[in-house]
Amino acid sequence: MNDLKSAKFCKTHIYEASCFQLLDLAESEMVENQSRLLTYRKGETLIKQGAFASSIYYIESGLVKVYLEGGSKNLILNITPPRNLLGLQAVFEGNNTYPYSVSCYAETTVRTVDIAIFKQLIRQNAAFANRIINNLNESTAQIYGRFYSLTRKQLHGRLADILLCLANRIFKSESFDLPLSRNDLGELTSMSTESVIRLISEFRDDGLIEMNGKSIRLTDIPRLQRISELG
Amino acid sequence: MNDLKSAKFCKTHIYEASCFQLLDLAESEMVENQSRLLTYRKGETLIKQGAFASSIYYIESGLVKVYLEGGSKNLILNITPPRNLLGLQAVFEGNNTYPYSVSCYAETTVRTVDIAIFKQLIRQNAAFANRIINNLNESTAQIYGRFYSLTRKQLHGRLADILLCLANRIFKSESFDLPLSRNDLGELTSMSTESVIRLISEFRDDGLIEMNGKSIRLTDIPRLQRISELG
DNA sequence: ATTAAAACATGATTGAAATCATAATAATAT
DNA sequence: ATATTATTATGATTTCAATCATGTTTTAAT
Repeated sequence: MNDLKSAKFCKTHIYEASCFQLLDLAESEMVENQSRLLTYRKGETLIKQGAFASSIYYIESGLVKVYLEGGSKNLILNITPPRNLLGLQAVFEGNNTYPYSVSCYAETTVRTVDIAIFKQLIRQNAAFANRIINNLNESTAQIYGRFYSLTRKQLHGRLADILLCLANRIFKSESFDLPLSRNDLGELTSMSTESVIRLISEFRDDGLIEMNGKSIRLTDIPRLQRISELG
Repeated sequence: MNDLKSAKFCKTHIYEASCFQLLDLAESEMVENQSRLLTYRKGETLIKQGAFASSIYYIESGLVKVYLEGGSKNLILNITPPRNLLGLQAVFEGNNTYPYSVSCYAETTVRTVDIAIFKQLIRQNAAFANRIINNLNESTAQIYGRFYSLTRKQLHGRLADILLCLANRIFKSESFDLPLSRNDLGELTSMSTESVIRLISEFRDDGLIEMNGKSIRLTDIPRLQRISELG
């Protein structure tokens, strides 16, 4: 892992996940020494629910889904774009297993950090731990929103929610190329593929969105927001 | 707050929330000085979603529900028994509002701790922060389970889940006096009151539970677990 | 004790959305 | 270039569970 100590490494994203900026020199070096850069191909599994948690992941590029596995259908907890950490919820005394699975929608590069190191940093560096708490609470707040959307809204509201989420949180633009199939969108909104297709047509006919192929543009965000709020 | 410094206070529950044991003398005193003991009557609201977060709550006795408020219906995130902390998810840089509401099913006594003090402790005491991370991740894991139950299981599975949760997590006994109405159970399982009534009768007829008045006994836990797993 | 209001109960009806069935396109592999 | 598979599409049917309607019992209030 020589490249990690090179000048080049200093420019990589890992230091942009704000928590790493709070480490002193020795701590940074510890992280660097137990860090690996990995690339996963579309569809590959990064984290397997129930597996012993060995690493925290920092997404450098790509797009992943975090989901709960269960009997028949998965439940997607959220989609996570680059510059975010994965696996924090496994930082736990005792039972050190990942509480969810993570796989990627598109080729994804991550930097892994040894979870033992990570835990040590939390135990010895209060500022670092504080940042992790912030991070955890931010992602929890997001899950709450999704929990509400999926349990209390019906199809229209749920589709509006996911479209707004993709625009605001993931792609940070009202038009974007969707790397997701209708089937993926169905999984994401907890509805059948057929319902997604029907609703997207409806939204398009109503002038809420434009679509050609994989490219989407939200043309009436205020109305989408109203639909989201009405459920 | 003289009573807080008395010998009596030293025996109260606050030190039993393991994180407080990690404080040194000065820190403990800081907590004690900014702590209040409050009693809420059945149905009262302890924490209001969206309000500025002023305190962390430690439940000494009673039973509360933590829920998201929304347009029409609330979404219960979990029920929390005594010896747990409430409001941790509001420990956040910047936007310091509670992300959920909390009200109580029965008379509830809580000890409040000033949130500014709490944050300071997190920033200065890594062991304390570490414990908080544990606590957050534990409650997140629980929410995940509920999220899955409510979005992927149908009525039978959801009712089995909540009965098992009450027995295992809340009352720690297979028979207990339920302080919840059928309406409350409906809110908790995301189903209509009528469905709760119908299903409870069905479970009783099938020999899964016994009920007289408010007292419930789970008579066939293995089968309830199978129902929970099947959905 | 009597009334009012919750809570519990059961059957009938309705509704939202999944599933099923069947095609048409588009993408990928051979 | 052709076959195979995945994706998109649309209509018909079914299902689960909510809502509605109505009645009974229990609890709380005057």
